[in-house]
Amino acid sequence: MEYKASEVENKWQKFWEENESFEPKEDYTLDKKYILSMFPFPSGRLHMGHVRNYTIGDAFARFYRQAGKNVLHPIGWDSFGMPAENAAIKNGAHPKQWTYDNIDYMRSELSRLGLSFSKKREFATSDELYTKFEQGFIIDMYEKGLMYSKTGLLNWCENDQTVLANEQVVDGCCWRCDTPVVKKEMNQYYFKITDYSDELLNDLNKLEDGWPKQVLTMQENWIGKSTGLEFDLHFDAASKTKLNNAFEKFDVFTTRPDTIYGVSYCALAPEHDIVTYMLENNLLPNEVSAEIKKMKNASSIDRQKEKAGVPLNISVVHPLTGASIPVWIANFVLMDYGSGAVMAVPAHDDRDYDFAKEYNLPIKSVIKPKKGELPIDKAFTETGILFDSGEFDGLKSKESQGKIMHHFDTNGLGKKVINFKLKDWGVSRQRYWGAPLPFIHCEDCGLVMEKKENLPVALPEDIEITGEGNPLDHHPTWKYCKCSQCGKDAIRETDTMDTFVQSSWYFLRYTASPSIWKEKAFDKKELDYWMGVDHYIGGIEHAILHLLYARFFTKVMRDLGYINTDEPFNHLLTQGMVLKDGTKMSKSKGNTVDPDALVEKYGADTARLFILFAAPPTQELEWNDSAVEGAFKFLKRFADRSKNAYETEIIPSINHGMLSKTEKAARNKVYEALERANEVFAERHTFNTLIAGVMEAMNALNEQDNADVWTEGYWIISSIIEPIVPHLCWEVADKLFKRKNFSPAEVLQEVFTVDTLC
RNA sequence: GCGGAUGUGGUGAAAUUGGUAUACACGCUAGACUUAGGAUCUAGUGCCGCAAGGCGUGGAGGUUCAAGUCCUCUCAUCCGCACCA
Repeated sequence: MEYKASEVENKWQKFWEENESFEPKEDYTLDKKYILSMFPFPSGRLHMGHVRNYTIGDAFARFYRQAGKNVLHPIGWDSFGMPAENAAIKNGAHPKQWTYDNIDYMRSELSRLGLSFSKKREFATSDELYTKFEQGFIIDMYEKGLMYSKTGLLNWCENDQTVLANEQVVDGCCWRCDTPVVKKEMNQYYFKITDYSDELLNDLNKLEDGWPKQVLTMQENWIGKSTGLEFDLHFDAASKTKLNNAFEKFDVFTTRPDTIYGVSYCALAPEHDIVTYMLENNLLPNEVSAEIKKMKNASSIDRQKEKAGVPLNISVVHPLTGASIPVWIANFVLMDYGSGAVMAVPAHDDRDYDFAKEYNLPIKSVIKPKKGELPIDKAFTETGILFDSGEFDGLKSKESQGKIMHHFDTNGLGKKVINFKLKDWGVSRQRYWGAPLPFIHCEDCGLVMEKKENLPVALPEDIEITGEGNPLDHHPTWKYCKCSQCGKDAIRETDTMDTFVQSSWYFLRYTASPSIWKEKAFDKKELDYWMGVDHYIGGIEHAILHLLYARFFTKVMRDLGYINTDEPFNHLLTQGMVLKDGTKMSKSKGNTVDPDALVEKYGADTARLFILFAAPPTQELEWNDSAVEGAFKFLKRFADRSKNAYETEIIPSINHGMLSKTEKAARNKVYEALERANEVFAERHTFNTLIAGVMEAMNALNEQDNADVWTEGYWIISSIIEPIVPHLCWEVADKLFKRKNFSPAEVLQEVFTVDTLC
């Protein structure tokens, strides 16, 4: 058989399309598999990262289909977002037009790769039907107290003209455009993700078997739970007077209560209420005020460069010793963690030590190592034995912590508390191409929800996009509406939602059979059947953002009564990047390989084969043009040697004992490949070794000329690499076996017995 | 600084539980066929050495009959977090 890739691929793509071969069955008694690759943003064209992502997912989907499972393998478009607006600003294209044109083009690209998606379940998150249900959830969440608005200092990107969530600030810069993020005070809507801090952390345990450890660790660190002592520090009389008796005290948090006798100063964040009060009431010398203002205005990167602070010339009383402790302002104290104030123990904390050295503050050691001496020129930050610590002398750090916290508690001085680094998720964006928040501002009723029957609150299409300000706010009529409660004139909220909201529930929407799409977002029975996603495949860059938000949303949906699932993704496979010349492929570096050109030249099967053969999926993949060529040659050979097999609709039965040595060796390799394929799909996911096994089998078959052995070999091989090389395998298997071989073959142990006679 | 990962031929990589290190492929060398070959096929290809032989999984130790795999230390690279009190 001569190998004409485009002919074979067109033929079978047409066949699959006409036969709707990849639609899941709506029979919920069958064994299911839900295979999902992260859906793409419709940027215009596919890149190699997409090809890798969808090839991996497709391999799983096709494997499980052969294994008789009912497979849900959907695709859609994460289609809201700023690039659409940026294109509008740059080229004058309407964001909607730009987006849906891109989707049409990229859909055809995906189809040419032979990916076995359910076509009927495809949607874009910018579809009004999707927005409608999403806005419904927002209303539910608001009513359940899981959403609120507040004014605060927010991360603002000047370039994108919008706020960013904490997770979207990378190294002090915007995650999308790398512009340094500045702080801006504005009103913002938040999801109360912190209500789920503990559950999001604890449920990571449930994912231990299915998720990469690295991702679990990253999420754990991001949630950042720490347990410690919170207590008040009271001002002395003179300080209270100085503060016009406006403040009595402030509270601090420490995870090292065992070091409390070593406190020699304490420090407030420059943004702390007491500092603000002192500034506003001119209680500080001019040069000190100036210094504080400078600290507050410094970028987060500058602020980290070196420790700086100023004394406030006020003091608090040590809660245990009664000693007087000076209060400073320090640039390293974070306002948004704990209470924005810390007790400083320079002898046992690196930061406090550096600061004390800088400003000549006293350093008092109270913990000594179990063995050896205290270091002379740095802080001793490990645990040890307490000394100069009153009644707690001689105790080990660990046991003293409990006792000290208990002492604070019973004497009403403070209490044990748990702090999280995780912050609430700010979701308002001051942009056009996003899902509008379904909120209305009424002069009489305040903030009210749009009525559910009026959803969706859709975007206006006659819009002017200039890059200046929020286009919805500038629209002549859109924001004027009636209050949903009292009917009076009111104003719509013009902020749209973070696009991560849409990707937080799209995998739930896919479970809905298209027949119910218009009535509801999804159906509980269908969710129960399909969720969780058995294999979720995507880039490691989503380790925190998307994967944390999606977990949060799943728990919220559960608590709103929509579903019974705790965790959305049973198994997560994080694919490695596609590199060329040692660096990530990118347009700016000019080292991209265009998937279309690759498919044009060699066909989709070659592209798929190479991409799975070159490296295990979790590792980086270095592009190599001649190795692509090699993959193509293998397929040509595979097509050509199929002439050695004969047509049959049952697997040949072979008397193994009667075979020659090379014939036995060939069968041995074939069945080894079969065993390995089963293992690879079930556990190891190292498709490169599966392919190597198939190549070995081909090489071994080539060493002999028994037609039965060849036929058996093709029966098995064309079935096990069908998930990877689908078009050619369907062609070969159709010609030879009427595709009767597309179901798992039995592993015959006899072929593995070592033949001692020859 | 903290956390995680990775180090194997010229290259991408394999070795699943400690059991023949380098499977499979790329590249390279030689040959066959050919008007020609960037097609196809055959043979070879870890390093040193004419050979016998020796040496080889970042480095140094250790456990073991046996170590790429386990333990200790160390070096390098990559990734994530980064003043979280």
